[in-house]
Amino acid sequence: MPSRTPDAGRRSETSRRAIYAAALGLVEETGYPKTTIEGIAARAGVGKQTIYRWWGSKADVLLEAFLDLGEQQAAGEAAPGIPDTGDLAADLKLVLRATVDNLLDPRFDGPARALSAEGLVDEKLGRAVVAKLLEPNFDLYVERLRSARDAGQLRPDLDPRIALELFVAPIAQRWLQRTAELSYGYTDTIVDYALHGIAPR
Amino acid sequence: MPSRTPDAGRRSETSRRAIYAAALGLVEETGYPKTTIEGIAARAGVGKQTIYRWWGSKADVLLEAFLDLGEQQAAGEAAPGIPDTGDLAADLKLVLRATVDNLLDPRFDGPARALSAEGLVDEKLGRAVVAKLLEPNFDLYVERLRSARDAGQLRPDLDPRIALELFVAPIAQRWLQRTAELSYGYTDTIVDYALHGIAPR
Amino acid sequence: MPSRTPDAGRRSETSRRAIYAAALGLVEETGYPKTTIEGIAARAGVGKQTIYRWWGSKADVLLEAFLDLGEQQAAGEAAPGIPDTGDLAADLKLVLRATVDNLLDPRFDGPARALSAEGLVDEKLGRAVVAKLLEPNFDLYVERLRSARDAGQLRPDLDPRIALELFVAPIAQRWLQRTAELSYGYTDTIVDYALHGIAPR
Amino acid sequence: MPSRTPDAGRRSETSRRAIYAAALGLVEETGYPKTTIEGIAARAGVGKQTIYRWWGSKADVLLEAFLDLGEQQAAGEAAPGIPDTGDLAADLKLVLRATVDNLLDPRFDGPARALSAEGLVDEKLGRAVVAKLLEPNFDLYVERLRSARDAGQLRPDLDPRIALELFVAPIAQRWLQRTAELSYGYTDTIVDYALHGIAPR
DNA sequence: CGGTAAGCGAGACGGTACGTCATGTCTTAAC
DNA sequence: GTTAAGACATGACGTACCGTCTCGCTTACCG
Repeated sequence: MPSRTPDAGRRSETSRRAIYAAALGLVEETGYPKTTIEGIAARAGVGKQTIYRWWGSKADVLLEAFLDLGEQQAAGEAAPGIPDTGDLAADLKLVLRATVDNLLDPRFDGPARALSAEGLVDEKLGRAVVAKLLEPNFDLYVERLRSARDAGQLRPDLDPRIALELFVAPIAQRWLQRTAELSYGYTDTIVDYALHGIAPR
Repeated sequence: MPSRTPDAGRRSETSRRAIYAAALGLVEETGYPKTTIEGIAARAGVGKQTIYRWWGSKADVLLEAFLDLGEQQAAGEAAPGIPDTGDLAADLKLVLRATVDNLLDPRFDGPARALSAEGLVDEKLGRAVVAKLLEPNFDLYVERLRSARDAGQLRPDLDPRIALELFVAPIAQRWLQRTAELSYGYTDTIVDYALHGIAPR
Repeated sequence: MPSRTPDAGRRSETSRRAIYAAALGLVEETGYPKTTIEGIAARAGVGKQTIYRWWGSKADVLLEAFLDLGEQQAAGEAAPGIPDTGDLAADLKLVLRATVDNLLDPRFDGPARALSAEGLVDEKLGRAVVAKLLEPNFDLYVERLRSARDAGQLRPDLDPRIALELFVAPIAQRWLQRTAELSYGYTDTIVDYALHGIAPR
Repeated sequence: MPSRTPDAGRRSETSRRAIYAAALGLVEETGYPKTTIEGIAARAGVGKQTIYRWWGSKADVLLEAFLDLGEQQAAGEAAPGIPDTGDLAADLKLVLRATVDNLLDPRFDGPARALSAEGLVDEKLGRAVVAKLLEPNFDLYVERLRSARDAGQLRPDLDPRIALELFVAPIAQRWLQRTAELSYGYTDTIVDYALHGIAPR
């Protein structure tokens, strides 16, 4: 009975961390397409089999490495929610400006872009990326919008899950597809348009 | 400047068309990652060198093939603009419903998704994809929105280039990243929210 | 010195033998120029890299395969020296007749001719061919001639290394360059001329 | 009626000479294997088809070019025969020393070696090389040896066609196969051994 | 506490595709 | 009608990675 699942208890923590570091480093330095499993293994000082034993693909490795990186950074930070000062417009503008800063940081841009790209074409990976990277953020927006709606600051019949896309999708598109420049002025305008509509009042 | 440029006058039209057909066929049947230049050449009955002579990469081939396909289809069709019945909301809902239909057509989805994915990671290709696939469409929205604005149906200070993203980006995100289902109800809602804002009136 | 040398201990004996067989078979069936490394790999059921890992060129492979073939055949045979019955002329005639038989055997002719040809033009290979195919045979002649000289049957000042060429080179030339037919009568004549000179006695 | 043979009358003399020069130059500079028909055409400023129209292979071109070179040099030189001073040994030593000089001249060595190599493996070419390069020389030896025999300086029953190989083949082998160094002392010894035999007198 | 089975680094293996090069055929325009 | 030019289908080149495998080794765990 050839067991298909390796024994996670015996797994080498050192190797795992080295693989994460190697994967992130290579993607940042040489780009995702030129990053190879052989290259990761070599840089991590690890046998190829150790990677194949624990991950299914190059993208899997990178996704985990990237998530780990996120946890690492999030460790010593403030509460993860969207601030609620009562002024929805101001809160959204603040958060979106921070998002822009994040998106333009090459440490984030490289892996996130690569994972997104791979996810477009590989459905399974795409769903994982969405579930682990996007959904948690979306949930924060939903929560904040729902609270604003309940405070009477938004249409009472509003669907927050849809509404959040008005803020998030335009920015994501400019970032991912490079359709135009990202700037604070731009994100502020988006908040304004989305909140009050583009029709005359 | 001893350019390596081949003589386009001598180019074989037959081969070019065969390569387009092979590329589109293979992407549809086996997916983009499994589509190889060798495979395209073989199916097109063409030497590999003929591909390398005229294109720089697999993605380049597919982009041209896809554009050619678009022109082919557009040949016998109506005017390409967004309708202008005077009712902006209705016009937008109509167009966006048609867009959804288009996005869900596997003949379109396969290549367009693959090109988008590659473009995320390959900046040069990405810019080409945006310029040739997205911009022309964006221009139509700009035109329609500007006309509505001039007719007093939109804020007089509106920036149409930004405004169009409220309609287009959410749909693009749902399609590309599979963040949620695309439906007519959804696009109608987007038009509603974007036109009149999510705040109470 | 980070040599690229692979680990010979891990080498696959099976593959090596399959490659030898494929190389010899293809050369015999299709000729050396039409024999390709890809073809050898395919027939041997082996990856190309396995050939490139261990050999530097098609000719290298064939040389080793041919040497291996020689060892295989020599395994169950008599002593490899030139017979010494005391009658030098007879001994030489016998050996040279056997050599002619060997040269005309297509199993030998194909590879040996190909290696010789490649060796003419590729100096490194040429030296290897001479060292591994010719020199060992030459040494046998040197030994036999020296013994005859010490027995007073040859000039006391004779240089055996030069003398052997009188027997060997004419035959080699007829075989390799096809300058004329090889026959027992011919080799007998060569022995006669070389031993006693072409001048009247 | 597609004529198979091109009209030699219209042939471009300029191109032919340019091709000869290019072929010889490339073989000398880069070696025969790296010399390509495309390379010859490019250096000669000639279309590939012009080469394919008049020659059957790279080796054919080189053979003709090399023969042409020989004729060029032979134009302003002395009678081509082997001298006949009455002293056969001296005459042969002289000629063989000159032969050695010739063989070691890189202008000769390059093409001659390449043609010989190709001829070993390509029988048709080999026969042409022998007929055009070797036979004419052999004939000179036959003539000289026959004259010496008729003058009583050689065995009356001697076969000159065989005898000449005692002089020529050893030198050819040392040159082509690099089995040992060529020197005047060596050729003198060969003449001595061949004339008087290696047995004691 | 000594035996054994797992994970591990290493890397050879059969494959597939890469991008390049040369082959020999063909077409075009210029002379 | 030959020529220079060069596009074309073909096919081998040598390289890079893929994912699988086998080798000793070290390192727990268990009997």
